[in-house]
Amino acid sequence: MSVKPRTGLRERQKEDRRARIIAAARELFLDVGPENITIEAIADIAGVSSVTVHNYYGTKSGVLLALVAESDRELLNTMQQELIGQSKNPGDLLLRFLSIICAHALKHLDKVIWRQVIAASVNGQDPRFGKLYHDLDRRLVGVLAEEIRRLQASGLWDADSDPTQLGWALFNIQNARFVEFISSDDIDQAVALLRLRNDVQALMLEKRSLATQ
Amino acid sequence: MSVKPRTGLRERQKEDRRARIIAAARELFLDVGPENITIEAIADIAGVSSVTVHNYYGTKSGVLLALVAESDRELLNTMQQELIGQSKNPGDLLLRFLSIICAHALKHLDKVIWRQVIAASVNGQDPRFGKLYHDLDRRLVGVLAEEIRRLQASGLWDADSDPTQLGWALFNIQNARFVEFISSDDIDQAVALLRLRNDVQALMLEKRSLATQ
DNA sequence: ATAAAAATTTAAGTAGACTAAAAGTTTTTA
DNA sequence: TAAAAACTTTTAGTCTACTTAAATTTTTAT
Repeated sequence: MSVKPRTGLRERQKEDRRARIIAAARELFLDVGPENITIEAIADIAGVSSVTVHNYYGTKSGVLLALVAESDRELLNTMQQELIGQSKNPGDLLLRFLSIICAHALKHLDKVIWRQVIAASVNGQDPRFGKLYHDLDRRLVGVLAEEIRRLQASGLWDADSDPTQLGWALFNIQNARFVEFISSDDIDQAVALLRLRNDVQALMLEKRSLATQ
Repeated sequence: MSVKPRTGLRERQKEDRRARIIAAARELFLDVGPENITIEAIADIAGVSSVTVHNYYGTKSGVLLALVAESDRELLNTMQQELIGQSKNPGDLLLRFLSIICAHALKHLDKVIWRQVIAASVNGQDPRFGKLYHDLDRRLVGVLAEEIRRLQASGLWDADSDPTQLGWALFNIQNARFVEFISSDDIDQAVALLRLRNDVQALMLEKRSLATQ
């Protein structure tokens, strides 16, 4: 009598195929240019049939979605690791935030793919895309809000604004620059940060403590 | 001997076909749902062959681009008509701005199509898309900047920030809410405006004149 | 009026996403 | 170990964007 594993062979094989498919997709998405990627090619490298790719991920966007989802947890971690307790004001905070996001984005996928990701998140053919994106945003805003609370508690920022509300506003400001960064090959991280710094100055997100002093 | 018209018959016919094609596209985009629109169908209604549609507009996105470009001038006009001299502070200004944009957007195309437009503007398969979009943005920011200058001149806002810089920041904040509005069927204009109002409050874009008083 | 020029259309085809169903294989279960 | 269940693959096909080239029509110029 054989030992019955907690997860049957079947489950493990499926997990394996799933992993092989997204690994193959990542390989192609990184190597090959923009749209030379076919489901067929992914299937080949993964050692499965193209029908299987469709069965697993539904659409090409589905594969992309899986790719992005994979790196989400890591981003949250990095964010909490590198962002907490480092900033003197919301402007500062926001610049760090963008810098972390830009670095993280390029570490995993290249701009061409991120464009498709963002496009898909707006386009909403695959409803899961929108949801995934919104969930991630919410958690990121949560991190921002926490930091804002800390700034308020330390008297480094006035306590008038609701932290979550301000978190969303800040996130959106930053996200606009992130999308710019992704949308053009001419905008590197330094340029994106410079622009965000301009935003921060124009909105006076650095020197608001004056009013509280 | 016939009178030679300034624009030959040929030119006029081309203009005609162009117009018929985008009219057909608009009709389909408004009537039929999301992606039931084929180049073939557009061509049929326009009374040309599908190859001609491709020759004229290159891609399906190209047709979309033309559709959007058409309404750009009107938006600028409306903006200048309805925005100038109406606001008491940047927050106020921004809310009017978003309200005009939302109304204008739905007047011409429905959300499903705007999603594709925004997606295409990020995606950058058609480089003209990005350019058109950026140009429009710049002109819209110009309008905002003008108004900010006016507020500053009237002493309704502090003169510390560069108007153009602040214009971009404000535009981005507003645009984030516009994209939300477009991306979800559950978010109507009222909700979008409410969210923007929260942003405005969190960023204290309404009561800044205190510092100057 | 006729040749030349300029477009459009027709025809034929490629490519890739996505689907459906039959056939074949492997794991599971009893 | 044999039947059943669960998958994957093969096969065949649809749909639509997009391309290319030849055939055809229409405008223009002489």
